[in-house]
Parts: sequence; C-alpha cells; structure tokens
Amino acid sequence: MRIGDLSAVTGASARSLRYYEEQGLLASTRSGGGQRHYPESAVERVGLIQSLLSAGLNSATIQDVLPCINNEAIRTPWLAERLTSELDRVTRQIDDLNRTREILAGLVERYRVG
Amino acid sequence: MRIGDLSAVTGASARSLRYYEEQGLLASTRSGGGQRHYPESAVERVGLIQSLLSAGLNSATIQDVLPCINNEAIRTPWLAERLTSELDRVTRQIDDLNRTREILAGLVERYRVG
DNA sequence: CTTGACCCTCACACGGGTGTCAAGTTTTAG
DNA sequence: CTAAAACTTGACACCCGTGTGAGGGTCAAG
Repeated sequence: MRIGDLSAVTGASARSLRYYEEQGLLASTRSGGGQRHYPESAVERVGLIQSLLSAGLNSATIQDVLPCINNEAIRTPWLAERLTSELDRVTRQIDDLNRTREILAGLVERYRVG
Repeated sequence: MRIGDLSAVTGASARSLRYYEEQGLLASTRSGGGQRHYPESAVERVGLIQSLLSAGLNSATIQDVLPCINNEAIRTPWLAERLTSELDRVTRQIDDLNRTREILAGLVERYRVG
C-alpha cells in the first residue's frame, strides 16, 4: 500500500508516517520512482507506534523498544532495563491520572449536587 | 511564604509559580518592594495545578476548572460541560495508557521468559 | 551601611511530534 | 498523450510549560 492508504487506514498523517520512517520506527520499500510502499503489517506497527507515543515515550525510546516485538532480537541487558523503566513510568503516569480523575469526578459530582 | 519557600515545598520551580500566576491560576500578595507572598493554602493549590497539568489539561482549561474548587462559584452550564468533557478525556487517556502498559508488560515478560 | 541571599521583570530557547507550504516528480485515469 | 491526483524532499512554524540568563531591586543579618 502507498502512504495515502496507510494514512487513511491508521489515521496517522502522511507527515507523521514519514517522520516515523526518519526516526527508524517504520520501514518502507520504494517504487522505481521513489514512492513509498508498505506491507500490510505496517498498519499494526503504526498503531503500536501511536500507542507508545501517546503514552509519552519519545521516538528514540520507541526505537529501542520496538525491535523486540517482531524478531527475538537484541536482548541486551540495558534493553530489559529500558523496558522496565518505561513500564514503571507508564504505571506511575496511570496512577497520577487516576488521582486527577478522582479530582475531576469529585468536581463534576459536586457540581451536580451543589 | 515567599516564592522560594513555596517552590521548595511543592517542587515547582519559581519560574513555574510565576507562570501559574501569569495564567491566572495562582494568586499572590506583594510586599512593599514587590515580592510575592503566598498563604499556606497555596501549597495545596500548586499541587492541584500540577496534577491537572500532568493530566494534560492546559492552563486555560485549568483556569476554567479551578474556580469551582474553593468557592461555590460560577455554575455556568458550559463549565459543567467543560468539566465533564475533561473527565471523559482523562478517562480515555487512562484507558489508552492501560492498553499501552499491557503491551510493555508483555514485552518485559517475553523478555524474561524468551 | 554593607553584604549576600533572595527576588523582580523581560526575553530568548528548547523539545518533539505535527501542520503546512513550496517546488518538483511519479503514478494513474481518461 | 495529457491532466489530475498522489507522492517526493526540504524547510519553517506551532504549541506551551519550563529552563536560563541578564540587569537590577529587596530584605534580613552583621
């Protein structure tokens, strides 16, 4: 599929898809004229990238983390540490958000009642 | 308390405290020489501001939301809507993060086992 | 009064993913 | 073959909370 198709399917802009490639997160083959072509599997990969981005991981971190998804690659100890550290970060972030959600929910409730 | 004290207690930089004031989120009185003084209650308020900021609310939204915390003020219908909408957004964000956390946890697990 | 710590305002820079525009090339439909 | 649609690279702008530094004023202790 070409970039417009992948964009339509995933909801990521073409700009973002090119950026992901530039950051080494997403591969493409090129047609004779230089236009990008993606395999079907790119759809899932883009979804994954977007999930991780929206969780606050930056592209460098995602680049570290992504390789261990498709191949059984590169089991360096620092990668394990990196994964664990990001997992902790996300967990903490979720806890913070839950607390904030409580606050907002309390406000909404008070608004209804008061 | 002066800005340095409030900064030390809350962990927010003086720069941030001034910014919160500039955005109408945090009030201060001024000494004769123009230096800021905060009441004790500012500590809690700064914590709240930081929670909301880290939840992804921007300062304009927080400014809309904060008034209903201390006084029983300004019960406009659009504020109710605003609160509810932000609550929804945070809830969705938490759901997304939980999914991402699953992914990361799966990776860590696979790393351990594989 | 002096000194050093603290504070003031103003202004510029950053990160980093994304939007957007320009100028040119490729692909596809008619 | 031609025109339109889609794509290419490159560059610049945005957001917005925060860091940082300059140049100067305030405050409390000696």
